[in-house]
Amino acid sequence: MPAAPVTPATAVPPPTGTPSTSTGRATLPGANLTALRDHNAATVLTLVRSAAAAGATGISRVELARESGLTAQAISKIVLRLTEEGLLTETGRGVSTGGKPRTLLSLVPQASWALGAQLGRDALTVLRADLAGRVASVRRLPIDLTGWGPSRVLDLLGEQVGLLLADVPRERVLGVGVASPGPLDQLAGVLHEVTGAPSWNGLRLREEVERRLGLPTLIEKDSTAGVLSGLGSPNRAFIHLDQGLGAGLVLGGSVQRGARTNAGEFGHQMLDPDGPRCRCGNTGCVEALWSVAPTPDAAARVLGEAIANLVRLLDLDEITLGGREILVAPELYLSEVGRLLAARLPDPTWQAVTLSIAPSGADAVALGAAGLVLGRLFA
Amino acid sequence: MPAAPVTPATAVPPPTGTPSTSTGRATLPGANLTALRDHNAATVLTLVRSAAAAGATGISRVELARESGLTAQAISKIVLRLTEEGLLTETGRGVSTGGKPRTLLSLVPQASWALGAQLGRDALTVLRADLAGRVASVRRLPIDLTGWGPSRVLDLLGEQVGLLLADVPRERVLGVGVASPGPLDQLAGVLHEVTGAPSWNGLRLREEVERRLGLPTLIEKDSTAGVLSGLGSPNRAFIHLDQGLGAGLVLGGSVQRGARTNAGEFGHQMLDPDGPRCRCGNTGCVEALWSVAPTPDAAARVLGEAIANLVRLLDLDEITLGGREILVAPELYLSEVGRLLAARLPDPTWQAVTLSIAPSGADAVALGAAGLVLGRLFA
DNA sequence: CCCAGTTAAACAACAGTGTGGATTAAGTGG
DNA sequence: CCACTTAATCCACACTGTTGTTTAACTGGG
Repeated sequence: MPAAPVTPATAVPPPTGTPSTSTGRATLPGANLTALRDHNAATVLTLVRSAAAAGATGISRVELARESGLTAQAISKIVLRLTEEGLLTETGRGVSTGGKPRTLLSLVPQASWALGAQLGRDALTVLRADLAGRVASVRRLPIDLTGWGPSRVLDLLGEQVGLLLADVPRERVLGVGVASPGPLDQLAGVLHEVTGAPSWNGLRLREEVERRLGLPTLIEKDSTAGVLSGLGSPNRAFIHLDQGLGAGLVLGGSVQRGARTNAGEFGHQMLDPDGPRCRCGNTGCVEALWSVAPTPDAAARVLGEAIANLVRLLDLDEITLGGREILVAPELYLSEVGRLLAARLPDPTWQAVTLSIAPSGADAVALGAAGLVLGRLFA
Repeated sequence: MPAAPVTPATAVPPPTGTPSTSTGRATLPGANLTALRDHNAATVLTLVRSAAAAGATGISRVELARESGLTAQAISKIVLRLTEEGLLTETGRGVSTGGKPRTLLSLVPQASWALGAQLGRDALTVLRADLAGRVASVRRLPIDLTGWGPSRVLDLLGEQVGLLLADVPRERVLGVGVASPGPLDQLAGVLHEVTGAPSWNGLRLREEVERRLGLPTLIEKDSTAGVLSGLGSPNRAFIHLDQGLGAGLVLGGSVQRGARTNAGEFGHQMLDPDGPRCRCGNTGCVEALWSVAPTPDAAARVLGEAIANLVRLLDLDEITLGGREILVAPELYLSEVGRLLAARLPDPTWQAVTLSIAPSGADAVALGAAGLVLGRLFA
């Protein structure tokens, strides 16, 4: 059984594949002591953040040791370092179980800030988030992404960032994440053909923003950014309902971007061979079915069917709905999609799915872009 | 916009999720010096293996240093260690570029062995693979998985393993991987309801095999095992055509198993609202459409359509077809699926996909199960 | 009130990792 | 033959988490 031909005749890169980190920069696989230290510091910070997200007032060194697998002594040293850096602080004491009570530790949310921006088709959203992933300040302006072109929009972005950072020391800003519609090369930081916006075509967005703002910059697809707008299950998806339908995927605890950082084309799965023609050229795509649905209920059912496919394929346990279109009728989508999921995934023990609307609402994508930057600390 | 209800009313575990390693055992996130050393050793071994897979006669320390990001000195030490352990050996010299020529290193394939087994519905396949992932010896016997029940089948497995290990020192055997159909809890090593085989229901397969063979044991879904049968792109899928349709997924360089280690239900994506009823209870599943297709061509086209959905959703660049049904008409499937992929994914620069039949043929799943075990070394 | 018992956290000495600078090995080319 | 170049190792070192011990802080019985 010989290994056989290639579909569209194009060579694939050699299999020496260097995996990419969640920050989007290609990283070498070897690790030295510095990498070890940073990894463990990030592990500790992540555990502290998770505890806070779960509603605790803090987490003790003992729990950190148990959950990280490190020794108490190592945790002591790491916590000391992080405290001196201003990232952690003692916020209370646990109850004694017969001995010295545990000291509870928490993040200092204002120790650093991350900026997030969404370049939407008709709005620019820019926000500043703290270490806990909460929005400290948001600014939203109407724009015409396809009409205005990069220079004008990025001028505006720079201006808004300036306002958001007015009272923040520069050294406390981790960087800026920029979410954009359409396909892009996340690793290189270059936009591909943003649908209907030729002036953005091939723009080296990452470099350009980095140059203008003087801040470390990362770019991301809007749907992918959305999935980073909050913590959640290691196997979850963010369904982004905007002009098109996209999905941001976290699988096995990592953001998935695919071979050409273009994963998440959720809207272009074929769902009906007799369906309408889609703008992508094929027929019966979810996106096409959804956009021509006669009623909102019907649209929600199409979406539910597609989400059920996704959940079964990837064994997800958490789905978040977000994007402009969801905000029009959130309850309707919740109930209709929920009904369909329950019907298609009948077994509650293996197939339970938490379904919700993104709590950050219209800020979800921009907040996720900021979350991408925060990931540098919590990786 | 409140976070809203749950679909089937069931609680999800707290978000302190400990990610699982590719070996299937839950691992704590913290890393100590031993973990660092093992990680770098695995990194080196992986680079050596990749070089061999790419056709080179070996790889030099200089290249290892460059590709791992470690210093030449660190590579020297690591290579020395691995050589003393018998895993690496010097196999030649590179060409001089004006100075001392590089020494080329290679794996010693016979340094260790991994066993792989596939519990098929009508056949038991057991094989021994070397470190390079090549099959050294295979045994295949007809069985009746659903009729015979665990005890008789596992007796047979033990017997075959004994034969395969006749000339192999026990300490050179890394372990055994067992691939099984149907849903299972890969982390706990327990089978769920294998379709139509009640006697296997809830069996603690991993423990049982480990007890019988006295070898470290890992279990895996058959489709997922298939994707580990060879090296390949960090974003690839193995499509398993057996009684049902499954997919093994490697995304972002890691095997993906999903929240309940049940990912890959590729056969149950709804592709046609007017399609036939599926044994899963829903209608229009790929699997149902495929199995009632009037001609082999039509079956291949259904499959192609489903694969096109998969590729777009996850941005894959490599698809391998395997399983019993593919071996019936491999060329037909290759050409028909290839045609459909080319039609649905027209842009060769972003959407190129390598499509092939699993070179290991009928051994693919068992070889992948062995590959799961090898993963312990190459993590 | 005291004090043994218990648990948390830090202190001190240590083993082992990769790093940096210098040295040796093994080629090329004039 | 020798200067030059590149590969690989030797040696001293900084820094990581670990182990064993000590101190801090609280509980509870007499």
